[in-house]
Amino acid sequence: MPELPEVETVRRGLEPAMVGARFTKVAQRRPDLRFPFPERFAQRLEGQEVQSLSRRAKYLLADLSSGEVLVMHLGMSGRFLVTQGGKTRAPGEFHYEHGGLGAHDHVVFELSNGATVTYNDARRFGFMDLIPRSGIETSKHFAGMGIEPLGNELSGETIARLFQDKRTPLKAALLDQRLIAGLGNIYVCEALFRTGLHPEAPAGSLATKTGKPTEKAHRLADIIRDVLAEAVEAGGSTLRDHAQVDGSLGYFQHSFKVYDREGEACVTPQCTGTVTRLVQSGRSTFYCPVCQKRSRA
DNA sequence: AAGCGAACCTGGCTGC
DNA sequence: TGCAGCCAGGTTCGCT
Repeated sequence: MPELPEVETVRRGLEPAMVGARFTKVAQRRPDLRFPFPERFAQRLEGQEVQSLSRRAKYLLADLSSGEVLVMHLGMSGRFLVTQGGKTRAPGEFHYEHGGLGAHDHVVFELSNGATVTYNDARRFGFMDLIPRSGIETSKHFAGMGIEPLGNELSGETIARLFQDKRTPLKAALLDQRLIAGLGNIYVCEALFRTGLHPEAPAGSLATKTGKPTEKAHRLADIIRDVLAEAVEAGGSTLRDHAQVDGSLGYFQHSFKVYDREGEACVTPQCTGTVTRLVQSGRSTFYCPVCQKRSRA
């Protein structure tokens, strides 16, 4: 599920259930996800109050009264579900074969306000970690992380500086979390389409020889912000599962102009192009070869 | 050094 | 109906 808008949607859903509440019981149901859980994971959480829940790029960070931060990443298939009391969960969500817990419900947090937060992750590319608040910035997850695309740093100037002299394709540069952190396959495709930029154009083509941003660099910065903000507003995109913590669906997928639309007519008025799929560093790119010309950078 | 493919793991869909 | 093959929203590793 999760690029930045989906993670932000999850954060907003978890916030009322978790912030101000204490973990009364934590069930860790397997030793690892993508990585092993930290030592004594459940014990270090139990009794702690969640003081705030924030997001950095695609990471969720729960600040604990112990001074540690619970760091969570959803990988490809991670999702959270919030339930109150012993109520039945949303129909169609997760699979419940044994005692109300699904095969991929890996962590169950019970909170002092009566909420239960369940982490489910079929592919187990997600992970959780516990890090002292003071060491967050230098931790392995956040050291070297790129700028926050919804923050103030994203601008044509910043893009020009980050991409200058890079011959790697624009698509790859935008997916590189060390440059801009939070974009994923969907929103990169959508932003490149809206800007009219070819995904294989060299990233460095957004900067002039003197390192100044091109017109398209400015537009790309604005459009990245717009696309992400619109997607957050829509509750994210739901492709093969639910996006929100109450089981309801995000709906930004209805606003996709190119993603997963191979073979469809380009939505640009008067454009005769067909949405085309190509593979870049092992991942699908969708674009309109008519609207997105290399020469337009 | 950058850039690419493979790997991690499971499930869902397509096509034979 | 069954099964093989391909694909998936992310990240990391290791080989050119």
